[in-house]
Amino acid sequence: MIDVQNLKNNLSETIENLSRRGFDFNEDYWLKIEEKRKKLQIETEQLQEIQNNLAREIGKLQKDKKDFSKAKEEASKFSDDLKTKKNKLDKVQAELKDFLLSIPNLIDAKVPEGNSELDNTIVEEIGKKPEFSFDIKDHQELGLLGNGMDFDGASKISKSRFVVFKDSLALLNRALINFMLDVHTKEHMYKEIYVPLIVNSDSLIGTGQLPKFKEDQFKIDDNEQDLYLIPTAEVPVTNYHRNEILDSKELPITYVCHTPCFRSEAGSYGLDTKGIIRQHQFEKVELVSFVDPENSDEQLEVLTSHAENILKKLKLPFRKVILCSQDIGFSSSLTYDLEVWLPSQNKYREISSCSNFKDFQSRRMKIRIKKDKKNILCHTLNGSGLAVGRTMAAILENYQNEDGTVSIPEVLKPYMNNLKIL
RNA sequence: GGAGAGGUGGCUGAGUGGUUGAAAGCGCUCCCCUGCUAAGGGAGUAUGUGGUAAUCCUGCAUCGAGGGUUCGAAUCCCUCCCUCUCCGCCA
Repeated sequence: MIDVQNLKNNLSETIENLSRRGFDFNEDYWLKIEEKRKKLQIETEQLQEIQNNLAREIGKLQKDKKDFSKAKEEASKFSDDLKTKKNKLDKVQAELKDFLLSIPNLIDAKVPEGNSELDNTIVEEIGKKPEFSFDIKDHQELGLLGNGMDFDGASKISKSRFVVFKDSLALLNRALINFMLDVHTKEHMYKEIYVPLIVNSDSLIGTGQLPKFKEDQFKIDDNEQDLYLIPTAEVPVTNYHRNEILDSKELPITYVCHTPCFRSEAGSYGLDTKGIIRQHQFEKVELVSFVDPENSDEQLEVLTSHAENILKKLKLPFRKVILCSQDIGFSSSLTYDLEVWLPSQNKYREISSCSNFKDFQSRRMKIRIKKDKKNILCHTLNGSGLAVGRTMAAILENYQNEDGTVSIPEVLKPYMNNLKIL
């Protein structure tokens, strides 16, 4: 949620900033409802004060065994009035909250102007793209060839956009997860954490998936339970500290968490229908940090470098981009995407998204820091380190051999029973 | 899933309708005293939000969550959530 105080004080700047990401801030509505809220709130609280005073008076009179019927009569008069006012206020406040919750984060000054991924700023390209002297295959062909991927089997037991991994690909999946967790815990000193994969709506509101992106979530359809499958570990891990006041001495808090992620991918049925690039379920290793607001800019660089490090160790060619104003996510203020080279597509494809949310999420979640005896909102960040399915696809394609086999990246061999080839 | 007990401030823990936002203790902060790794004395110490530019002042809200009764609810009633104990089931 954006800072309401700031919204009031710097209305035109805020509107301008939001318009850069294509968000049309309804100024008339805002001014009207805010004025309404203010008026109602003042009136309601004044009535409440009168009533509280009367109630206190009655208490005293009764204690002194004096007649309090007159005060009681007066208080009764207020009671109804107060109730209707309060109801009105509740409604307006709920409406206002809805409005505020659907406003995206303000974007950082570094975010480039643009309306699609074509306008993202390319920061750097790292690693050498492989050159092939033969006709290359895409990762799906390679997976099917080795009999390690089964899409038909997956759709039989579930539905489309799921996959079954077998043998060496099942092993590769597990190897990648362990490799990534090891690097982040041992070299980057993240605390490993394991969390529920089913979360309540408060958690999804906290990180920004709700109320606006309900159709992207898998909801548990069981006795109208208020539960959803997680779209990313970001949700449970960030919400782990919801409603808490963190000790500034503990910061930065950095977690690494492996989970499956579930996305309904509503409205993307034409996209990436081949292979494992876009599935309803995929594995991801996620990095999440909680930092002092002063350090979040720096922390984004650090966190992104940790994700990059995995790609470097795997010797996968990639590039780093800054998402432009209309490609950046709802809750983020600044996002670096890491895009891995996919030879079959002759394109770089997103494999990690590292974002600084500043105080947008922590305001929703009330995550604060005790600093100089005051409570301030902390800053939250996260990034994939990395998306495992896409990493697997990238390895298959970049490490493929002419005979359809796939070499195994050096760093993974210890995790692959020292196999050299898939 | 069934039966019972319970959810109060950073922690422990009082409080069953009326100045209780909440005793007391611990912890923490500041000050005083004390020539020493101790003890004592004093003061302060929840969060959110409104009026405000405001850390001053002041209003309102918050005792698991949401409703209800009442002039008035931490206290009474209803629903839900969570924790603990026992039983059932189970990886």
